[in-house]
Amino acid sequence: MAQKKNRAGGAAKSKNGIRNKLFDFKREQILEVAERFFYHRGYQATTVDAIAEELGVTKPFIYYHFENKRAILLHLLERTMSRSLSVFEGVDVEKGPPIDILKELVRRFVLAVIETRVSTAMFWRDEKDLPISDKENIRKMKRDIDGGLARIIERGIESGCFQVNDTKMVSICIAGMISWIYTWYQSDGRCTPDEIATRMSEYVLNMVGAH
Amino acid sequence: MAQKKNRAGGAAKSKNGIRNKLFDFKREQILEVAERFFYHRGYQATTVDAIAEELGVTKPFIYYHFENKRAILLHLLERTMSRSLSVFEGVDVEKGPPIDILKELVRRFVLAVIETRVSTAMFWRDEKDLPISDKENIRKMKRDIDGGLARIIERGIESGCFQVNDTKMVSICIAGMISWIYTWYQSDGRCTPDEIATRMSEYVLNMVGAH
DNA sequence: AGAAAAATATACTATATAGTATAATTAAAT
DNA sequence: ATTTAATTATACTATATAGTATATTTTTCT
Repeated sequence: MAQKKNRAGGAAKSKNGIRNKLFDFKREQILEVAERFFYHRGYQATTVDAIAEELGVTKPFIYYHFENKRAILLHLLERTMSRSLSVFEGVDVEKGPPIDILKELVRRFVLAVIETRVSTAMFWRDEKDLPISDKENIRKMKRDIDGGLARIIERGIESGCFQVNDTKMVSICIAGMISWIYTWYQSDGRCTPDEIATRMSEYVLNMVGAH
Repeated sequence: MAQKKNRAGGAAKSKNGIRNKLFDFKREQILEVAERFFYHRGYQATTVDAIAEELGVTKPFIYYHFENKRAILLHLLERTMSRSLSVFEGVDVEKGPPIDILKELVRRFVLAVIETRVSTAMFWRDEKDLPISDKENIRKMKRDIDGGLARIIERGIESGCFQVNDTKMVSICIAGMISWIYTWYQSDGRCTPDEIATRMSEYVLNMVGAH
């Protein structure tokens, strides 16, 4: 009946606190190295052996902590997903002055993209290596963001403070311009994340003809 | 002395017109299939055997026409590169009314991205599989485009018809929003390339505070 | 301390696939 | 027609690497 020989599947359960914390810690270490390697070399080009070597362990160590290579990628991307989804947390696009809401959404979105840029890059590059369900999940999230932007822009138009054609397209443009950050942002660059967020908010308000 | 056994390197030379045309035609056929496959499955995941099978030939047929797998990718991307560089052809950013020039540049850039979206997607995904020199080439092209946009926007600010902070960042944002098209454009979508170009021109002019 | 369980390593398998040596075929040239 | 060169296929090599069976070490529990 093919007993499981590793703990890869099981996340830390209630008892054995120290053990499980150690286990989780090791998983984190693996994820940290994997993220670096996947980002710089790409998923396919990163061998499990290379990750193990960087950690000073051997391959079965990895397979004891993760079911397989793909599971590592999945964990990384799921983390990002939930972070990005948090952009709308506590913001109600149906209420409040459209200008302020849009400004706040852009701001949060920019900061989220910068925070998760490594995973974002991995997603757009290594999407093909994901199971369909996960691809769908992530794409749905993108649509949610586009939709949220579109809704607030519509409200702005109705209330007369925005003036722009084709809310759907303008939303996609805004989302694109922000997502694009992952291709050029560098932590040692000219601007801080906060400055970038501020600038982009201005640009977006210009774009929708805010006044 | 390891004689070359295939014609992979040599493009069609002067004489033997029919032969060379046939040779080039077959190369085109290979490129066409490779582009489809690289785009849908990714470069790494596409096997040379699969390309051969789709064409109803065998692997050595491919290797007779191309040095190796990477050379196929290179050919596809080089084509795109030169197409994208043509965006600035016949447009002098130093002369003429900034509004018209910017509108025209955005328009051309949008159409170029749509035309070359397949290769563009491949580039951002399979960049890692390119030799450094080619990566540099393509990135230089991107910088040229950003630079051209920045220049015309600066002129617009000087002459008082644009009003916006940080020309460099606004240029990158514009380029990003346009480049992003490759992630969502579908030939059977709601808008024609021309409509998209028109809309985006408006958005960009709004963004830089044109009046 | 000694037994049992958990964690890690050694050494292997299995497979996929880029690339090639060589043979067979087709077309061109004399 | 026969020879030569160009083209394509058959059948192979070489290698990389995901994943695993098994042994060894370390930790935990009594």
